[in-house]
Amino acid sequence: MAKPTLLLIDGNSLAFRAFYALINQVDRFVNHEGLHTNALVGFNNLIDGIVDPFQPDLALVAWDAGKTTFRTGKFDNYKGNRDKTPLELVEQFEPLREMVTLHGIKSYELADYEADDIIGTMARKGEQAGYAVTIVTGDRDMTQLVSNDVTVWVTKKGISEIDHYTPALVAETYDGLQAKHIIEIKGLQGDTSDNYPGIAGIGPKTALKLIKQYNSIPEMYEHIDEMKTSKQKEKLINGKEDALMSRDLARIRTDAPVTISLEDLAYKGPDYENIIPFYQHLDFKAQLVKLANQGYTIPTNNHSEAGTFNFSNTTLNMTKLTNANMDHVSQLTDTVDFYLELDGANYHTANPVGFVIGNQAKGYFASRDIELLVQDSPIKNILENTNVAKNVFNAKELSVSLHRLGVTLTNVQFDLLLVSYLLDTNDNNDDLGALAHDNDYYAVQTDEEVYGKGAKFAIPEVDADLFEHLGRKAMAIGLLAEPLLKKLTDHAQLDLYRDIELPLTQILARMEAMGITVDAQQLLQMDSKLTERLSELEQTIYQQAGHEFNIQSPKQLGVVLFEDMGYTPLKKTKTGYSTSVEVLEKMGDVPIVASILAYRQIAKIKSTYVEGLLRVVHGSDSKVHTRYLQTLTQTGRLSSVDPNLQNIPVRIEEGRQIRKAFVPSEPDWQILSADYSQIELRVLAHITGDANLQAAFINGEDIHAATARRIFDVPDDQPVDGNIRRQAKAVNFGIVYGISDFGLSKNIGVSRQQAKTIIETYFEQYPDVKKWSESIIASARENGYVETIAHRRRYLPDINAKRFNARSFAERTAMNSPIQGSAADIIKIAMINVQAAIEKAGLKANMLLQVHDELIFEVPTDEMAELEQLVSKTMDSAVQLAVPLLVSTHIGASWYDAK
DNA sequence: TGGTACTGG
DNA sequence: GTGTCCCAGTACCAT
Repeated sequence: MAKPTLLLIDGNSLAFRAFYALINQVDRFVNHEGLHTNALVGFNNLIDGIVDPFQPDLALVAWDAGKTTFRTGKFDNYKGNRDKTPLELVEQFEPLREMVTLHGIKSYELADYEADDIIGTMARKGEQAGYAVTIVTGDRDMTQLVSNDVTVWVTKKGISEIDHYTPALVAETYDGLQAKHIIEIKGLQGDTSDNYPGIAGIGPKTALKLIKQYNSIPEMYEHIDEMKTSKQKEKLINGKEDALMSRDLARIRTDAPVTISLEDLAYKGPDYENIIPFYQHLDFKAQLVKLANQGYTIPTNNHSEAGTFNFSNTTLNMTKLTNANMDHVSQLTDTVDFYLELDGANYHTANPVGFVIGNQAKGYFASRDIELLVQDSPIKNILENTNVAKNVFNAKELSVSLHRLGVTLTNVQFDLLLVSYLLDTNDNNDDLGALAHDNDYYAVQTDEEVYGKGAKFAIPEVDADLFEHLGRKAMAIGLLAEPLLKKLTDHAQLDLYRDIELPLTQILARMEAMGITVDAQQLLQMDSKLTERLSELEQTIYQQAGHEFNIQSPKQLGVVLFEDMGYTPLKKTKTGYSTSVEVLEKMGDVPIVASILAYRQIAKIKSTYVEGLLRVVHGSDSKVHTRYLQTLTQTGRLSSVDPNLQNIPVRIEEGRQIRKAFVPSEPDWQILSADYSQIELRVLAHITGDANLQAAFINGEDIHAATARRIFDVPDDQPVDGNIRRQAKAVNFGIVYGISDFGLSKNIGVSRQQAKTIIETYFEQYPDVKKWSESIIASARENGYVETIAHRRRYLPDINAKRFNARSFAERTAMNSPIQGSAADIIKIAMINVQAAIEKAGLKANMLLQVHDELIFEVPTDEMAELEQLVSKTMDSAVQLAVPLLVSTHIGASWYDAK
């Protein structure tokens, strides 16, 4: 019969290993209370990976009791060179012990002894009692305990791989020696990490040779007189005391005065009732999903505000949809949950691969057959029926995808993606499963878990597998609708959702599907000109450098400039010399620098804007169809991808030419651009209530000049110098960003002291701006979040952080987000009103693009006068602020000409 | 995949 | 005495 098993785990060494294995991501593993969890995650995985399959009879996790042990009594500097344990790890030790207990494993520590000695002692006891003993540790010195009945598992490469040390592997590793010899080797060579000396000048090789010859340190000294006179003999004689002490320090005790016996170590298995709340406290989503999939009920979190809802009935009632059971679907007349799966992220080009429709009451129906949607089918009727409310995930993606299938989505009541984002902009993950987990619902997996990622991405071939996942997604959407909408109401965000974000979804879907026409010929012409220009610059640079190199490699460029050519490096980055514009411009009038800066600008225009844009023009309609990400930014702005049409060059003429390629889709149409003038500063004037700032806008003054007059004390009867105005402009923007004197001085090239004075003067001149800055930070500290005029919320968990850096950043964010976010609110409202006005007036013009404070339209020439009026009026009356909103419009044959 | 460079508001 | 101005996306190199 097989021996009973005893598992001994070295808590401290594995906690350290787990912590440092994920040290790069330490700030990504933080629970909702700010507790770091990287070591907990790693340790938990280790326990799962070892204890679950092992199912030992007895198990123990041993911990170090404190800093001082009998070893420090023998040698003051024992482990004396260790850095202080990081606080991020220290805070995890208590929950680590709790976690061990919840896994049904005994946790034990003993004053004056290290975890090693507890393990050594219990290993011997177990061995004598007839157990097969396994030790798990991150410390290879533990292999000294190996015997026929004791195996030592040592983690390597972080904690992902484990070596299993048996007597045979010890012999292999130590060139034929046995476990008992390890302390002899350590005694001679010492240990830098535990900081004991060994004998100076004796390394691993010599130590091994000596122990092979003499068996142990004491035996070696018995024969020391027989050694030939040599440097080495001298070292051994002089180091005798150190060697014996080091040997003693290295020796793991097997007779520590432990107060536990083997009977105390019975392995009980996980305490599911209590480990679930523990995982919830740590935000261990993946563990909770695993348990939910095993059939355990995950109760609603007590740190969640969704606490009124019970997810306990999460049984999926799924049927494969066929023409035969289609009549069941027709009975879905109230509210339906609908989900359409695509095989890629870009929904302008991705293919639908399956869908599911249903609800909790009537069950769910799924199919791969997209024809069932398109035909004159009941499903199409439901999706288009304005009386049936739809619960979905990502209404914009769904609208565009259905539009491609000839289906018009109506009456979306709940969009899980959008609502999650509005509730907490940090939940900007676009995976349904992950978002459900964030909202304490675990009966659904992430796409990555089901489909894989990258090259391994694959839709399951088995119907049951795909339909299960789709059904669980639809059910998650349906079950989360009520609690999350309630939460929106509690946050006073229902208006933001119903009146702004949800209607905007449809408008963005329309803009994206419409696309903007790109004149490929125009771009191709630019491409050949830029190629030529680039090759000239390249030759010039090679001549100036004296040899060829890769100009686009910051690393090679750094060597050329600061080593080969001998210029003085002004700044370093993590990876080497900085070659940023800022640095290069400071180098003065150096010919190669001018060439490099020009090269980089041209290369950017060519690769990103000419060739990049050409790559994404659709062959079918010669248009680009961007995707606006409505649920990504922390402030409420949109972002634009594939391609990004919000950063098309404008500041430099060569880049600005790109805009000539953006043209109307019809002959005799024109481009209209309409932009808000200084919207953020107007928002600042409004929300701070500062009378001086408001007066400047109400009187229609040039705001930067007005600020210049105030901070540089320019009399009314004198003109404002251009340079002064430029500095004032930087101050105006800086204030919005929460500037420091350091930042301003760098920006406008004055001394730090001067910058400080300028900022102080600004605050004297606009006193309510200062008051507001202070009060918004105070309010963020109290509430944990800041808000825009439309109640868009941004949480600032770091606002009370101890780390200066993190806290300062949160403070600047507290000032900037309400301003940038309110400006985003305003243009979103304007977009909705403009689109409604266009439809009401029966105009053919199309709204095509949004660039934060600017809207771009294509317009039949004969509608232009009317549209220009309409847009201008609608935009400036989008909201009523304490200052007027000013809109400027421009018309042209292309986006370039609309300036 | 992360860092550095460029682009925009 | 900390590092020190907000919000974004894409291309390229080096690992």
